[in-house]
Amino acid sequence: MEAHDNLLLIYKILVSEYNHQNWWPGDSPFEVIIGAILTQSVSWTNVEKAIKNLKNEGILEPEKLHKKEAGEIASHIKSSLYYNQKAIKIKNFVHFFFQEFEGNIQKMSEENSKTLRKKLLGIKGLGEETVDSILLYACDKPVFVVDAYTRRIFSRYGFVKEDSTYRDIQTLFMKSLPKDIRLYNDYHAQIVYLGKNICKTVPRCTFCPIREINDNLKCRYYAMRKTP
DNA sequence: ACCCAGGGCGTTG
DNA sequence: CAACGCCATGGG
Repeated sequence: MEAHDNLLLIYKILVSEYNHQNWWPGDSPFEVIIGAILTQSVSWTNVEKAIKNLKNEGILEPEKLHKKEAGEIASHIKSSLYYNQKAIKIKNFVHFFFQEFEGNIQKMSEENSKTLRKKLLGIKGLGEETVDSILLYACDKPVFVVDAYTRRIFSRYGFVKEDSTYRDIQTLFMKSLPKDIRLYNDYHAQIVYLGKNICKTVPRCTFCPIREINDNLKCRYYAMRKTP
């Protein structure tokens, strides 16, 4: 009911606490895409090493990766966990990238957001979160990214159920927030920061241990609190 | 010596 | 469609 106001309020509090995260800077949109694939279920520090290796090899470019065997790519991204699978995923994406858009990010970004999402989801190895990350952070599409932290944190506040689908959660955020790429971009960054650095240390906390959020919301959502 | 990271797929029941 | 196994490094 009040998600409409509160989701924006929470964001404002997060910004005032932590400032903007300037997320996923990456030297290029293509690098952002590779990062999005590599970061599946692994910490970003592991990914950074893999990206650095690819750069040092001089193969963090569409054409280069297109030519390399998956096996060789894998040997440079070992730190990213599941490296054999991820090498294949990268190959799958790059193949699609040339097939569909001649390896041109600009061309890909001109595609209609909805159809592009559908196409990207057709690539084996790219699921909803990875695809939406690509859409938002590499193609500047106004798409809200949902991840495990989003579900965990906001189900504890009672905004969503723990077993809500990805789309349910995404729709709630996108209906409640102004359609603003910068906002979507930074909100997801704030959530990840929060999840990694704060909620992680209190794994089963019901409320996020930021006082101001609790002060503003606790009274309203206390009744909906789930007892662990 | 554990445990779990910013997932996704294939296989069951 | 849920639940679960699989993938297989590095930091705490």
